[in-house]
Amino acid sequence: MSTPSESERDLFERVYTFVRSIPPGKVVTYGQVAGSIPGVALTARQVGAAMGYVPKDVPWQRVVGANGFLPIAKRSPELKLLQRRLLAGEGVVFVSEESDRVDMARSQWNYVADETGSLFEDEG
DNA sequence: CGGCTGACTCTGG
DNA sequence: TCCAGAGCCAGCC
Repeated sequence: MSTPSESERDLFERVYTFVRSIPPGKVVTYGQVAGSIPGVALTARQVGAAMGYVPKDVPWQRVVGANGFLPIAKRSPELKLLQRRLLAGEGVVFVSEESDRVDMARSQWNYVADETGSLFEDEG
């Protein structure tokens, strides 16, 4: 497994497009991404698969697990550390120095999408 | 068609 | 709070 299959690429691109729209300092969950691709029914697992082949210009660190934990931690402690560092660098707050959970109440991206798939931040 | 595999999520102990 | 188990579903042998 080193490259996404032909059938996956289209779907993955949609996921990447959405992820690129997440503002710095904010995060979304896999399930949130899955439910935010217009016209396509995705599962959180598929989003995870897409993240496995994420291009360099996609802020993958802004996608976290439900509850703010970092699913990559189970597979790669190194990547977990990198993700934590990247997020901290853009101001994302963690529950504690010892914890690897993002403070979702403070950093989760709240948004609304229109029919065209365009996203708008919903800060109140 | 059957079995395996997840950068997931939820529930229960 | 942490850990296991089960459900999930598309994609790939």
